[in-house]
Amino acid sequence: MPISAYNGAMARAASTTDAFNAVAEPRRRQILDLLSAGERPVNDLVAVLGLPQPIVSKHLRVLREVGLVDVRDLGRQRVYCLNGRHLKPIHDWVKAYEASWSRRFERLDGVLEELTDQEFTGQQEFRKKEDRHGSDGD
Amino acid sequence: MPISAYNGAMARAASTTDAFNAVAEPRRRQILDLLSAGERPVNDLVAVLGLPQPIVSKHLRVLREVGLVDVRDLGRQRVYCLNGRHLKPIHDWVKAYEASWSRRFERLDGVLEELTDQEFTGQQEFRKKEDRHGSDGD
DNA sequence: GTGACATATGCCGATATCGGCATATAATGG
DNA sequence: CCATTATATGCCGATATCGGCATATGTCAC
Repeated sequence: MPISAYNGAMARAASTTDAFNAVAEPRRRQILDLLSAGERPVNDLVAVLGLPQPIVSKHLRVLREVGLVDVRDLGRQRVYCLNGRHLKPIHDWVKAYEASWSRRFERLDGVLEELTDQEFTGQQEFRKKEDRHGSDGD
Repeated sequence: MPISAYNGAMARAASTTDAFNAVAEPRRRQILDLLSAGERPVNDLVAVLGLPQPIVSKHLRVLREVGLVDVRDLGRQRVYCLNGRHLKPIHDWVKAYEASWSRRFERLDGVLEELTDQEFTGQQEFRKKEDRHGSDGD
């Protein structure tokens, strides 16, 4: 029995419940980008984005539920502003992979996709399962 | 006419076509995490993750289509390895928001969510739409 | 209060996602 | 060749997502 035992009951994992998902939607990112320049009322976003207002409101709702934006009532307007706090986990996660694109993998950039195991492991010819990942340690 | 003119034809934006989406799935992140320690054949991932093999293969497929992993044939095994290149756009995107959680918003950390516009703009009392985002320029 | 403005919501349909399962494909070993 | 191992795929059903539209809610102006 492996590690996590696999709870095979839910038809789907998470959804729009975390920052990762919220940000997976391009429009939502666009909204955040706009808000990063400063707070804006919905109408402003609607105008700039060129989307129907309900759509924008819905995206804002998702962003809000995830905590990526805060709202403030201003008369009959609702002013949204960025709250980058929940963006940090994402940053922390990707940052751990920084090494994989900066240097060291650089030269493999397109090469890895081209070369076959033939070319790559030409002399070794290992097909016994024992070798499969004998040297994980990078 | 605003900026993007809004193409109101598609029922959905992107999907599993970009790194943002691929990474929005927790299991997929988990797989990448495992692969960041070194390449692994599918079976290994299956064992560690405790998920049914088809599920893992499907997630790997998504990751592959987005370019986040590369595959190598090794006898009857398929060895997957991380390819962090397509993670960089994500990193670049979030990094731009770094300031929003590091300092300056730090002290507002939980406060912002608590205080209402009343408390916050107590003395100003602006409700005319002209002020709504007068000082965007941060 | 009535009406205009600003925004949020609800319902709908199309589509996409994800897991489950069976099965296809491919390579290996006897 | 056949069985086994390793992995990929296809189909299914449940559910979630997203846009479109109408409409509810709330606020301000008159």
